[in-house]
Amino acid sequence: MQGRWQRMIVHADMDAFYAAVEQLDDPSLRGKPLLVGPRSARGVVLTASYEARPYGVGSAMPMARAMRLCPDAVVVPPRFERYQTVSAIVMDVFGRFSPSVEALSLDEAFLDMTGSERIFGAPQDIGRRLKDAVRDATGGLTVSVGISGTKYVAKVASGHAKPDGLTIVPPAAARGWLAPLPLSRLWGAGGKTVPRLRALGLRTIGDVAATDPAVLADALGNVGRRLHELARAEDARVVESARAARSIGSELTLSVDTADPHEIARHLRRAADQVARRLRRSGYVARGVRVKLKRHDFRLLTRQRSLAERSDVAEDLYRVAVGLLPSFGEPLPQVRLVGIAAFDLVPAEPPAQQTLLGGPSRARDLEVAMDQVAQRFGKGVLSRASDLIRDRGVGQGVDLDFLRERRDEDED
DNA sequence: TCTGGGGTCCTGATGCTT
DNA sequence: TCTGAAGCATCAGGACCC
Repeated sequence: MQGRWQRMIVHADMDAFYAAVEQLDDPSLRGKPLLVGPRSARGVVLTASYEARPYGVGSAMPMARAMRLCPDAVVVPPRFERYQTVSAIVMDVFGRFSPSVEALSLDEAFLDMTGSERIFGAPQDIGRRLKDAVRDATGGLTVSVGISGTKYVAKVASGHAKPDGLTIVPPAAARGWLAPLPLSRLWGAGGKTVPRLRALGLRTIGDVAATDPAVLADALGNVGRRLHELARAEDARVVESARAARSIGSELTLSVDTADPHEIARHLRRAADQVARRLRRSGYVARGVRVKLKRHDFRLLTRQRSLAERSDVAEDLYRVAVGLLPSFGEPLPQVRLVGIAAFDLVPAEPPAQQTLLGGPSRARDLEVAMDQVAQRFGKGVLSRASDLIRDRGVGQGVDLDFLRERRDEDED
């Protein structure tokens, strides 16, 4: 029997989450190869169901290629709001097991379960109870669970026996357990770093652990030192339950490349609308705006600027963003992607206080009104509403009946 | 085969302040 | 007043993750 663990970290990772939710909601999809992702020509697979994976299909693969490999696959466009709803249920379950839950994305989280053996039993029991609770709460979704003494080992463990796995790695055994695993399982080593490790003659995580850290640092800088620690199962990072957002962004890959400044500005406008709405919804204001353009040859270009005043107003974000365009060169390069990110986020003042401090801008009033219109009439109408308000000039107000008609057109 | 959208973190260059 | 160094902030880009 293993002694009490100094730290017990659980990593829970939902299996093929988006695809599993689709199969849960639509029984006719169960047992079939399923790809969740946009049907657009330039789209990639977000999630492939386990039925599709034997065909060699996986996440981030271009949709066109996935369809060639698995022609019988059903393609379903993503429904992020639904995934968010299910994610909230799952995170709620995690919260019943530990007050310290760190969500990494919609479908995975760390739980600090240190000292909870008395309540929930041995690690094996904790894992089983967690899996059962998720299955019961969601109506049948499975989660893979890894349990160890550090975040990194717990994470590798959860991926070790997917789907529906449960892998326990006692801290004392962690380094030996990691040793035979391939370099690709090192968290933080990807398509650039793994080949550089190989060039040093390394093949496994154990090889990295046995290498002089000075050699790794020489080749990879700080990354090398960090990978050396991870390979030795040394990872002091704690589970952080309340992590503040650092940036909020929106970007879109265009169906056709363009260098037309008006076209690019139009996409910046759409992205600014989106980002501002999400800032308001999450209660942040931004102090800076970054514009991102991806050239036709995939080179990524970014330009950023601080805002004169912190803001969650699309007008403000857009004005700064469009002002940055000339710094990308004149004429603009042919681009395939346009995006905006708001950064340096700080919590917004409560609205009442903002009014006292000098009043919210007229543009903000309108944007908030548009949020409400969207809530009342559904999403499709929002872009129409933005256009309409702009056509008429800011301050003309919103004609709800007219918007209703426009929405009906939208839905046809 | 032809590469998404949402992020985080890190690094090197540069410019400002003391 | 000029100069250089140190420290810090900002910016652009790269790598990575899901």
